[in-house]
Amino acid sequence: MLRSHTCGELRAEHIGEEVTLGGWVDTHRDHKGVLFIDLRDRYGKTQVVFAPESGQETVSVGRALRSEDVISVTGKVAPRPEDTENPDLATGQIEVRVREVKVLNRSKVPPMKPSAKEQPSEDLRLRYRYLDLRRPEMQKTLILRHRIMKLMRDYFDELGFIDIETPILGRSTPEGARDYLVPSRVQPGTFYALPQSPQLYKQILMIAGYDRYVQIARCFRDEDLRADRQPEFTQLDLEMAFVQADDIMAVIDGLVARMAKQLLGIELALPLPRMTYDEAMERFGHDAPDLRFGMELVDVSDLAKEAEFRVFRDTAEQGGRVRGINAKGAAERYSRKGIDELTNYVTGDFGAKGLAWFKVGDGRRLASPIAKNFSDELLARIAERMDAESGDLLLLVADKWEITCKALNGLRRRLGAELGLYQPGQMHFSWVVEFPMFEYDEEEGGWAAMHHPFTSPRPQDLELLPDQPAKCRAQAYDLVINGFEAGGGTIRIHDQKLQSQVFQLLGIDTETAAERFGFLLDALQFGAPPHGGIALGLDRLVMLFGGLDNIRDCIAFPKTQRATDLMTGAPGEVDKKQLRELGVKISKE
RNA sequence: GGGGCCGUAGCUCAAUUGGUUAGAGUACCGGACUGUCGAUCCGGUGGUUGAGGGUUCGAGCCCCUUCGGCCUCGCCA
Repeated sequence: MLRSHTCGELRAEHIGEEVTLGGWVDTHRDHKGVLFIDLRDRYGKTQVVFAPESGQETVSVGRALRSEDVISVTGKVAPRPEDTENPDLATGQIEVRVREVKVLNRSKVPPMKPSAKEQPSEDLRLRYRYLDLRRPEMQKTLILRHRIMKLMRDYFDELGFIDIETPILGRSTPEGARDYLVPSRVQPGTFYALPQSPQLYKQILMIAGYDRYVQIARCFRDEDLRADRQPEFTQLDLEMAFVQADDIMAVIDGLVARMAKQLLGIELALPLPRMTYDEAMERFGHDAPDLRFGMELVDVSDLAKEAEFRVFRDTAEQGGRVRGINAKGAAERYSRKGIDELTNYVTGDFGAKGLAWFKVGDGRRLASPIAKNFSDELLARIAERMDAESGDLLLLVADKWEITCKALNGLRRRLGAELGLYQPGQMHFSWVVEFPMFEYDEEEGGWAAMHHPFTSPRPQDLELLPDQPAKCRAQAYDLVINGFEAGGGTIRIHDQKLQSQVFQLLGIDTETAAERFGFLLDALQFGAPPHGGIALGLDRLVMLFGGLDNIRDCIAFPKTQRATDLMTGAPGEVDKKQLRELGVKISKE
């Protein structure tokens, strides 16, 4: 070992010992006669002191040290002189009096300093990721990530789960996200697909009798990125046989409770609250509602029918909805200009036709440019329905149901943040259950699986399947944390006939089904037990438990929004020879 | 594919309505200093204002194109 201790562990009890530390030069404070250097590693910082007794040569070496040089120092641990202890430093009681210094490696002048107060721009951080990762915040997050993974592995091991790896090179399956493809050299003209999830493999494992499977699995989806979405991400993936939806949720309840307790010191009441999909959409306009605050959607469609205001009346009469939210006490907060911005937001981002608003005055009087189109009596009933009080701001959207959901969910989230309706460290965990089996795909003109095509309908909805697929509910459950979908799972179809029936409904003909996942259909005929599972987004969990607002900060080497790696330059061009071997030609367009 | 914000010294930022030689802090270089801890004090170097084009007597600022980063809609079983 080139060191005897780390830079975070020396205390008063070590006084008198001769130690050797290795680390990076964090700061240097040169007082001519005496020179201080804070030596840093991932465990902490220790002040090392160069003084005349260190020897002239040693001092001159020390004097030339600069930020991020890598050195080792050997010397005695000494108490700091009275009144020079540093209470902000874990090692602040002591210092190391340098006897010998070795410069192990010089650093160029770094474009960013790990201990700097201001965080550098993100592109710089990504380009020099090795410097960025030296920052304590990043270390804290990666350590949290490690702790979460360790906790998960321990938890599932205790429950008898077996960790089994599944292939990264698989085959492309229809539906779902766009695949990342890998050309085969041995089989020219064919491609592997990187897994969007280990879905099929884990079902096969159930059929194979490994009734409790778990894996921390890398997944790939070639879709556009977001603050909470990377093309390459990690899932805690699990599957169980001989279970029902409640059993899966109970297992995850236990995991989440342990995480909340050990990582946040929060005692969660179990089971976690559940809400149906229909209820979530009606009350919040979204299938992953942020339940840290209220401000629920209120339906006034019936009242709108009585209004002279054409936008409201026509929408309501033509089967649309008029719904709104009450931003309590926010009337003062939003000027006409501020409301214009909110209007642009709902029209621009969600395609709403407009945003109606009322400011609530004394005596529940509703004031708005459109107020004259309503009778006083009707305004009073709207105020009553929306629980309006003086100082409130009522925001309403009249549109197709889907638009009112999207627009009001967007508004609700935005206002929740802007009005500070939740505390920074506040956490809310819940389940959303009973998702629809299918949703209608306008583009393709057919039914699409809402979750995935292996999802089992609820037993009581089986008879709806052929004729009323829209009403058919799935045995599906999503874990929702602070308005994020933290994970989702389903009970699977374990009957080949039912699976074929669902494929048919989805417009996957027998031939395609046989070609793409015939192996699953085959396997289902060799003794498939009832089974189901779930996958949690690990990166998102780290983000949520770490109180971070983007997923890149939870990943050591993330991609930019354009799916590039600024450090390595990936993706990059390859040699013509490589392409030839793969039988791949780049088209000029 | 659409909408929005941003790009000025190594870094973080400023620069009046389009107007003189583009500034500050920090880093870096040099000097002073024996108890600092974001050390301090003095001095200095450092700029194709992302790139290209245009408008103008004059562009960091206005227009167009382009590159890059971020947010977002679509997309994400």
